[in-house]
Amino acid sequence: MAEHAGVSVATVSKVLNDRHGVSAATVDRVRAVIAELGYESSLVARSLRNQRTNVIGILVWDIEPFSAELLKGAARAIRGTAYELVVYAGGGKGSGRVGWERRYLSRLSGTLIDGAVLVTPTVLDVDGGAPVVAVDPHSGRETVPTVDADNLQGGRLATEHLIGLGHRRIGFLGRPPRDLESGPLREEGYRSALADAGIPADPALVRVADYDENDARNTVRELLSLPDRPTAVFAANDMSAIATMEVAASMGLRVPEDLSVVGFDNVPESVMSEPALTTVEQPIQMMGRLAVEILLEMLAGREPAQRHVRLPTRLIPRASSAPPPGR
Amino acid sequence: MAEHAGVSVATVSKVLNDRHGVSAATVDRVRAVIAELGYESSLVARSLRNQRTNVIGILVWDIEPFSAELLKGAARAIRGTAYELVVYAGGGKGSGRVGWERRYLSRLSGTLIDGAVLVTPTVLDVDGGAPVVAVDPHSGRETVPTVDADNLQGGRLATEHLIGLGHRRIGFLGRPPRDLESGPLREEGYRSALADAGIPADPALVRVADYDENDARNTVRELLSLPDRPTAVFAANDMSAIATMEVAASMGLRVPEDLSVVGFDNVPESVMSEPALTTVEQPIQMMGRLAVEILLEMLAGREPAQRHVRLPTRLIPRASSAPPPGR
DNA sequence: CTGAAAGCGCTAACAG
DNA sequence: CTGTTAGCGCTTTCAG
Repeated sequence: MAEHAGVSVATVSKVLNDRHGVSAATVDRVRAVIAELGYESSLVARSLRNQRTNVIGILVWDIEPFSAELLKGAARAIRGTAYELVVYAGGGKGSGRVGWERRYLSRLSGTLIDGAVLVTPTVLDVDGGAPVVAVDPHSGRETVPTVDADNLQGGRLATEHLIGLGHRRIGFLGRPPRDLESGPLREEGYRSALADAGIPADPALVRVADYDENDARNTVRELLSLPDRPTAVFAANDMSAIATMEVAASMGLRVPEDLSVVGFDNVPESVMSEPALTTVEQPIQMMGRLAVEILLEMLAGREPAQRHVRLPTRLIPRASSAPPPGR
Repeated sequence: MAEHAGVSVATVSKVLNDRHGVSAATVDRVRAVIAELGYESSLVARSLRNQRTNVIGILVWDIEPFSAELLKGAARAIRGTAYELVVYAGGGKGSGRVGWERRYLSRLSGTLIDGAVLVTPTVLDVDGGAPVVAVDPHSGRETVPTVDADNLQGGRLATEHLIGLGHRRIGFLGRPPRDLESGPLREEGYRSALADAGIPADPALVRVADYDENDARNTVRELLSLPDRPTAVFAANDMSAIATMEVAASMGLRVPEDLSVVGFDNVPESVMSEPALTTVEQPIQMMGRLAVEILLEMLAGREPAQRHVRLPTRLIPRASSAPPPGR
């Protein structure tokens, strides 16, 4: 910012921050120059000096469909507030992935951001001064406020839907338990719904595949090749769900006449590739929105109403589920 | 960063930046402390001191479906590079909307980011030192490299599709011309396709509505209430398209038996609300990806292969378009 | 009412 | 090999 207005930096700073003690004439002159040059003070330098920046950080490992969806909700929550949004996607340039949230936070907090939303963090023992909210944390809830989807209820929802249609042999496709907390919870929902309906769980119908297209397809093929194959499948993540639809088609099984399928979306885009798929949907945007709202509460020095929000999922019935053959 | 390791800040800095002139023992000790604390140097302080930050900024007015989609493409382009991504959504806290890109740039460039992608900027006379690429600029291309969708070709595509099905009375729903450059271009595509097919353009069939749900619906109702009403409508933005589907249904018109509809998506989500809609689709992710790739070229000191990229749109045929009644 | 000077966390140049 | 020092752009005392 050159001294186009013929005053000192200090004076400009005062004008920018609406400090009193500057003559009206000077204010006008400086304002004019500012407007003309489209100038704004460097966020970086300012935040190095000041405590507050009025900027909220959303820290993500990467921007993919899930986090992008979440960002929309976060942006909505911030509209009408005095805060600005900075999304930081480090993409793991530094060391490995584990503990990324702590490194990113260390990189941004104290300066640049007043608080942060951590999206799908691996660990939660963050302590750095700034307020933090975690969305969909891998490991359980700790002291940090969290927002997540009710995966247990979601698993139950999918399974009850199929049971309600008359299915009794219902397959389950999950992920290896190490991955996230959400996988086992969906399976537990499946099991508890079966139990409630008095249907014994058949271990042969419960399968696990890695997050890999081929692996998912092979697993589905095995499941559907069983002598007493299931009449319905609850595919508890989008990759499994898509694989199920494809493999069923390739095996000449009609959906839903021969096989009903219910998916569980991590990603809203799944609808585009499989518009017919009945799915359990997570309120991803709402998760982002709530996370920011909680963070704003904390920044305002208030205790948030809830420290751990668990949002219900919703079942969207589409063409891929119907009563079993012979009903 | 406390001096847990019992050395000076300078030494830590050297270790962090892999500078030579530090004993192996010291390096190890410092590294251990860094790893333990999950420390990373403050992006802010570092970027204030250094010229390069290895961070690319994506400057958006707000995060909504269009920009969120674009971010996915940008994130993909950045994977595997040494750059990190910062998305800045100012949301217009400062002054009004016009010229926001210049203010944001002034706020971030020079410090924090090495270069920026401006998403849907209003003006382009940005000059600030850092390299900049504009995506979908409102006003025409200037010196700044740009990436946009070929709205002219898209408008033609939609219209040719309907003509090919046998329609001759094709309505057009657009926006007031002031808004963006893209609106008039879609209309021009519509007109030129009609002209090429030797169909005279009927001014009564060309309507304009603001970006407002009610206004859009009223306009559609007028159009469909015409004595000699169109057998097809090209709704050149998502709001018009959705309004057309709804109003047609409310008027007892079956789509596509009585009326064919083709939309033009600004937003991939439209599919979810109207899965049956035939649409012209913009390659939004690709736009984000290319913008970042061009920026990376510039940052590497190379002249990008193309300074103005215009990507073709694609027609996705769905159930809402069919030959006109009586064919 | 205005300007000069210190210091935010960091890195580069230099001295020890 | 290590520590000390200056200064990045800004805001905030504190003198003029």
